[in-house]
Amino acid sequence: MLRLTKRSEYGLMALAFMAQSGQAYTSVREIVAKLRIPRRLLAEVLKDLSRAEIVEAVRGPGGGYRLTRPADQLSLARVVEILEGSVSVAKCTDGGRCDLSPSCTIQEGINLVAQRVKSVLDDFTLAMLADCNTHSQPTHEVAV
Amino acid sequence: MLRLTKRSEYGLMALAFMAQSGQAYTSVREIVAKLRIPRRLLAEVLKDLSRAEIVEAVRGPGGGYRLTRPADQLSLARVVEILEGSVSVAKCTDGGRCDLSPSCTIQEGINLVAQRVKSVLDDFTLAMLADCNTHSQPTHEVAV
DNA sequence: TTGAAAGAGCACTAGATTCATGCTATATTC
DNA sequence: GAATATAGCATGAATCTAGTGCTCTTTCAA
Repeated sequence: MLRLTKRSEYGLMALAFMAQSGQAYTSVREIVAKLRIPRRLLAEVLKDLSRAEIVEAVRGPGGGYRLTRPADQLSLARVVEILEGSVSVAKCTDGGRCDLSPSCTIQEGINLVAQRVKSVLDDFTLAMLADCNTHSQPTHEVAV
Repeated sequence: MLRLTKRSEYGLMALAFMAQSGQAYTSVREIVAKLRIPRRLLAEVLKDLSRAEIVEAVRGPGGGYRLTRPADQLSLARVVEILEGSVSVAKCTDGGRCDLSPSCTIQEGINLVAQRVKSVLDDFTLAMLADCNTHSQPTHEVAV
């Protein structure tokens, strides 16, 4: 499967939303209203991103989150790393030896695969993720 | 995480083993003895690979499994597809719409990522996986 | 024809992970 | 001090994954 968790999905959706919105600060409430995702879970995710300084938070009325860096300087790999611990195709590619180490005949190969997968995510920026979508189904009203 | 399941790991290990062994048929018993992985689970996996005609099975004494094609003509993508259903980074990249479809702002982008990840696995053959390892820690005795 | 080797099929248990949610506390603005 | 918003904490439900036991069928060989 090689599947991303909801945490990553929601996180990326929210980040892309912020990148597109152009607002100074975007609140959880707004994001939830637009994207239709579970509120508490998103809050959890944004808190983690905030700790990792991917976004910064401001409390109080008019507050919310905003990106600390331009969207083209944030890779998906970084986000996934924060929200899921790491990008690893197998246990052993994560630094942690798997239990099979001695008898594992494919470690080297799997590590290579892992590297390549990782570099796909390293090369993919939030800006790309956000733009990609803007083209086909714009979030804002289209200027006519 | 983007992690492979044990099914895939075991399957790939077994396939690599067969590719390297040079034997006509390799039995589950042999593989289990060498690779130290759960017997029943491996049997399950090989059965699935057999159904998908990645390997062919022969019963009875001296029987076992063998690859139906040269190792350089089998991609990891194919194996993972068989053992895990598909290679998909998110539900929606799998043909199946995710529940968020209408409000999802990153579908296009995620699909692109998924394609790239997929192509990493498409381009990686069993032969590469097996060879990679042979170089560093040979399974057979090394000729001195 | 009988016994041993080897895959085929089937169902279930336990554990880990993921998803989701409620409630309270703290900070900030007006 | 009232309203808005994030921060923090714990827990329950559901899903997925890993692992295992037992019986049946096929095939070869003695």
